[in-house]
Amino acid sequence: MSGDPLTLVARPTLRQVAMLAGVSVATVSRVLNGDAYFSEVSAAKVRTAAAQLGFRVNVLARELRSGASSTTVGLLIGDLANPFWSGIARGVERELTARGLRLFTASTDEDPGLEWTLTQDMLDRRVRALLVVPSAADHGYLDVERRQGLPVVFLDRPPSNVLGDTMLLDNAGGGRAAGQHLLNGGHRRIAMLGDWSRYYTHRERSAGFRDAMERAHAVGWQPYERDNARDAASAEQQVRELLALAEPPTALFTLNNWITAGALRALRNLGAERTLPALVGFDDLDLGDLLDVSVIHHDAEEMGRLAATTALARIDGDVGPFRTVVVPSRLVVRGSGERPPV
Amino acid sequence: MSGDPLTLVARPTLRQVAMLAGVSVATVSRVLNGDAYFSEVSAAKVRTAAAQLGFRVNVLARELRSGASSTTVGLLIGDLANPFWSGIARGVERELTARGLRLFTASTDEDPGLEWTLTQDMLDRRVRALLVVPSAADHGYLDVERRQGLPVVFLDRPPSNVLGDTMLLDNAGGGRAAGQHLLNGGHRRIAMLGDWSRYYTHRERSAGFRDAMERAHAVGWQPYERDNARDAASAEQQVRELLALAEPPTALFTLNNWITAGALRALRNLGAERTLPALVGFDDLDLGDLLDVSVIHHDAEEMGRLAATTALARIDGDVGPFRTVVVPSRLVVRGSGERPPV
DNA sequence: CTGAAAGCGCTAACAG
DNA sequence: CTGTTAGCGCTTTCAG
Repeated sequence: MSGDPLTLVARPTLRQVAMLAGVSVATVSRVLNGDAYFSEVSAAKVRTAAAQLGFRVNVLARELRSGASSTTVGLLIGDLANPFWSGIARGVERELTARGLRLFTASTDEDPGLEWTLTQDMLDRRVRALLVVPSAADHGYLDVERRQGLPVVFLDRPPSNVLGDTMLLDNAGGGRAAGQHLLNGGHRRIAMLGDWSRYYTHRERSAGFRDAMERAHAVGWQPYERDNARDAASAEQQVRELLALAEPPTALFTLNNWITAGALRALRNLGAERTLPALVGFDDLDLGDLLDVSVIHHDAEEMGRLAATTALARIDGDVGPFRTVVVPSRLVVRGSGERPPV
Repeated sequence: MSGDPLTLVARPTLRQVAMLAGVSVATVSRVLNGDAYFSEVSAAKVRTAAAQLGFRVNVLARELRSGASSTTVGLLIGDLANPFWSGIARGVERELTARGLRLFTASTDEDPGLEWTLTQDMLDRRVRALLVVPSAADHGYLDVERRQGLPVVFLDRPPSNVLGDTMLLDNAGGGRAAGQHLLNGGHRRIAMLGDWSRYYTHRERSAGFRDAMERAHAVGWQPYERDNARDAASAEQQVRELLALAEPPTALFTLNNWITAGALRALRNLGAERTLPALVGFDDLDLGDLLDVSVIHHDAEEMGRLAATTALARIDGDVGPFRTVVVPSRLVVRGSGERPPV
């Protein structure tokens, strides 16, 4: 065990290793990087000296010299603590680590101003690629960077005012599947709860749902649309209000995981008193199986992996047209979505 | 909207800005950093030129020149996709961003070898501080770095063979609280499920639990100890076996969130057939309130914040003795832990 | 195979 | 107030 926090010692440099080994810095560099020719004799001397001094290269210096950019990648997501986004981060990380690239993660809180600031900071650090879940209204400023060779990949939502590689979920397909499933179950008074005025994903999901209704010539669901569920608490309140109607909906489609959570909270208090409405939620929940909640499931980590793969391809020189990859979503039946209408 | 992915243009440098503005690089640097004296005349010229070229400093070059280390911090956790660890990451990030420091995140998968590799990589990148959830058996190698001025903070578990700032949960206290609560509920045949052979946290939690039993002179719980629940599936299996005993336990204490999840899965299938055993789990669950599960709750994000704060204090020159901070844990009553013995 | 030397882009004395 | 000049630590020609 060791004690005192402080006995500052300067970090050894290549030059010091060279002196101790009695060779030039060039030789040290060659031996340590193993890329050029060198004799085993000097190699031994260098390795001994390096070990003795506890030498570690300074990657900053290396990357500066090598011109170009670094071996880091920046990821901007809404909030690292949200499982959807941390799933993305994990997927990205998996691909990157395998390639020796390191990941900067930053949460934007969905704030365009913060997103811009953080982006600039990453650019100043010369990230080798940038992965962004866009919140800003305009991403034109990234165009300059791309023109300078920076691969940019957008996740979860398409960017505004720019074209670029984009990884999306199958939002519309999921919404359609949810709508069809509830219709098949015999429901007509189906309430859809979301915040689709703001988000691309919600707009797509609700469009898919509406499409399912229209294809089936379903009527009766329109009065139950609610588009102001901005968090779990407000979603809970909205569901309460819906169920208090003279003719309440017999089914609910909630557009994301926190809205689903709010709806579940509203329903649990009704329990034995009355028949529960059916419920299908977009996004899976952490212990969804234990909650018997039917959902439109998708794989955030896979989306992260795809984004990273795409960025790597661009780094490797892929100059093909921009890709838009859609990650599939699918209905997972667990009970809540299969309750019959009253 | 813009199209073609590629029209490579080199990034402008300070020198180019200087030439365009008709001043020296020193002046450009001074203006852009706003730290030294300069005239408004040259400032205007510089700013115009910089804007025109779309100049952005190269932080790598800046930090190399300024000697010392960078403005990045490294965080090593088990798995970014696990809510406990991503919570820590989020807390760390919150403190750091406020100070203009950027965060490298990396998942070790609890693999000591990978932890070592990733650590070395971060050191080579000259992180300004290192935050680690240790998995390795020996962290002596970090001592060298600390001697060179690197603040290192350990989270969740104490390191081996070194002393250092350490942020821990109140594991023993939580285990004790869980034990007492179940005893107070009248239980005697209490099963404890964990993996405490491997992990510090589990050892502490079980020690706290045992302490509660001993203080109360409780007997009858010992036969129900199980220490091999390495994941949700094996925990589920263990609970099944326990409940199949001639004299099954009337209560369960599960030592972490996945073990709790496994236990819940085992219990749900018993439902109406028989009386359910009481259950208290260490770690909160994402929608714990909806699952009616009583838990020992704690705040991972707070632990991350504390770790970051400590690292920042060290960066700012705090040379006081190493700190060990214990983040409180508390019992949250939600129903599962209050079921009476059969 | 090896050394000398020229920078990567920037900051920080040091003279004006 | 401003320009000149040394490097930060490393890689990479270019000659030996």
